[in-house]
Amino acid sequence: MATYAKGRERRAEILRVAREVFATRGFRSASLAVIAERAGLSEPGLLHHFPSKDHLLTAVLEERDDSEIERTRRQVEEEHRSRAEALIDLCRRNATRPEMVQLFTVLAAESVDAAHPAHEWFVERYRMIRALLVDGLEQEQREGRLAPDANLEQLAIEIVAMFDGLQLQWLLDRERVDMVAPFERFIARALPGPPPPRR
Amino acid sequence: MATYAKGRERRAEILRVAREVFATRGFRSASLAVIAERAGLSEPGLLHHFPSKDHLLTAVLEERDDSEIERTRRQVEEEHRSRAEALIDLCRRNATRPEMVQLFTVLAAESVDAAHPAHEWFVERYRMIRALLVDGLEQEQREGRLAPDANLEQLAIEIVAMFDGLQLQWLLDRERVDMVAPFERFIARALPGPPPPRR
DNA sequence: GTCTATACCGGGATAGAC
DNA sequence: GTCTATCCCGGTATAGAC
Repeated sequence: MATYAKGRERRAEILRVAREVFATRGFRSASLAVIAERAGLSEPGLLHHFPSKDHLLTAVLEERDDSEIERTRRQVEEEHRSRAEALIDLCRRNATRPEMVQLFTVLAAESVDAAHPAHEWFVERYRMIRALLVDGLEQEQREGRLAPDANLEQLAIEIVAMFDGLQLQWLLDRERVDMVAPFERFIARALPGPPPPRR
Repeated sequence: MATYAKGRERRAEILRVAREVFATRGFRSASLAVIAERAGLSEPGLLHHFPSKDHLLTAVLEERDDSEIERTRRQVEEEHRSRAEALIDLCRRNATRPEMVQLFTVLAAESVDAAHPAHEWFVERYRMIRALLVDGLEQEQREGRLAPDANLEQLAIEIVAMFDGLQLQWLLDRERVDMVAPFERFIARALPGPPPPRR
């Protein structure tokens, strides 16, 4: 029992460190030696918990905050916040977690290579996010806040693009680039606010 | 003379291959062995032309198409095309050169790490591009096509973000994601067209 | 200008003791 | 569950011959 609890803590600690290291170095040039050392155990010790580097990557990706997506969904469906506000809120939250933003920015770009172990994962993740957005936008359309002939698929692509693109510039130059204000402006232009014009 | 010409061709060929390999693997996990082999010479042969991997990266970055930026500038200043059209043209051209897009997308994200050999280069490159855009937008403002109180710095950040973000999604999923049409729509909303409303 | 040979490091992963 | 020891690969870079 005590051993099991200890194992779980270890695992969690390894994942925490792996996130850090993958975020700074990307997956391929990250090393198990560094992760093991920072997690306070040996390399074979690490590989006892995650049998290979690929397994470790998978665990990091799987574990990681699709709780954020869930949170956003909840804000809209249960707390009745507008979709625009929920998106801006997500952006604002990301501005407080540069490490997580970096993890996904770096891994997503690295995974553009079809041979990357997370390639399929990212392709699917983006499809999923765009599909979620399209669903939300359809709802906006039904409620009269978007033109009936708006190209929702294209709009979803744009929203995701703005989100990612701002994150990259922000990561590279946090002193000069704010991502929240530009994203707010973009959303204000792309998604009309909560009062439905009705007619 | 013949030797010199041969040397230049070699160099060019090495750079061409290095671009390819850096684009797929990023800088850090790219290997000189692969580059040398594809360029048809040995590893020390390669290092005769570029004394280290870092030198090779520098050469790839320096050589690379800021001729594109120059081209865009020329379109606006000499061929009198609108800034909106010139940006869209650049996007359209990139859609025909996925490898070059991938090179910059992958390296830019990898260089977010302050310890990356190209970190400063990318930070400066983005500052330069935003400054160029702000200059152009000021001109648009003076010509009455942008509101006098528009936040040009923010708008420049947004344009760059959309550009990069679309490229990432497009690289990951070219079959489903078109980057030109969304960029056109975005620019149409962000930058009013050539006819200056005058009043 | 290009090669072979080599030095040397660091990578991921496994065997097997404790 | 964690370790030491070890394997074997591949990395960058250099020395020195041709």
